[in-house]
Amino acid sequence: MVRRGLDRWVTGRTVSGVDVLHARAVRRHEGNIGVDLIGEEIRCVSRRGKYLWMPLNGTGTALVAHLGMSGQLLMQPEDAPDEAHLRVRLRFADDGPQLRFVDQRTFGGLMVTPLSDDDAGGHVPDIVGHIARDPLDPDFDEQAFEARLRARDTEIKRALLDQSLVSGIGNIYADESLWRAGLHGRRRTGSLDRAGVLDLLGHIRAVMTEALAQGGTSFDSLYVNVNGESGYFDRSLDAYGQEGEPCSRCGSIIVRERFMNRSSAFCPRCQPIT
DNA sequence: CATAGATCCTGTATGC
DNA sequence: TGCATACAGGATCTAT
Repeated sequence: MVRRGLDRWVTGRTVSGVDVLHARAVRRHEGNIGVDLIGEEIRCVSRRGKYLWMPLNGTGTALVAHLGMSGQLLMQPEDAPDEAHLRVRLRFADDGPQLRFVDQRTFGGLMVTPLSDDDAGGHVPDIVGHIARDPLDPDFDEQAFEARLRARDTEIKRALLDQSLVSGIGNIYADESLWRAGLHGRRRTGSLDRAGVLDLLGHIRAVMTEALAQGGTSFDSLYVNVNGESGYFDRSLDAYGQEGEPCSRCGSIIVRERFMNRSSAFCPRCQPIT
């Protein structure tokens, strides 16, 4: 949705100025990002996982944006006041609306990197090459996912959060999907059979689809709060953030534990560890 | 190479 | 009231 909204606004426009208001908002970038952007025309807008990128006409490079958890790309008129956490501003030669990268926590950032061929014959930025497709992507390879997941020797939740295996699943979606599947996040990947993985994948897709349908992160919504909360999370959470509450399936009290430096919520009865 | 754990960052919530 | 601390999390970085 962010991608589509942006596509409509920036494709075909030529960058004429770049203001970097926060140095850390430009990542993995040598030199001045403005040098790489000014004078270049944006050809389109693409996406994979939480990365968005805009190929620059004829350069073999792209402007890449990672939104982190609080990042936003906004189109704003020239005279709109700076946002509190405005990090980078792109001006265009037509003096039309500016593209603004706004990010409270600066977990996200912008960069310009070369484009390389990917497995499907498309072009992706070098730093996006290792990011797997998300389960709703038409090119998502279900068989490969199932095989790679089961081949790993680690915990299921850790695998779900690994972007090189599958993208689009954050801590919240992971907890919700695992609850629905009746799997504990610390279950070993190797203990799942093929059907178990496909069942889990079905729940992941359902959670993502429902979240999207209820708003997700829309280009038009000015603000998604720092917990990533939107209407979806207020109504439909069964595990995440529900510690101390009864499980909506069996009534047992939802438990929370630390995992990978973040919290994991699960039902001790519905999601046995073995 | 694969896996595990630490780390980045700042607004908000909680405790004393 | 005010200060200190904990917490939130996507992805990378470092260590094993």
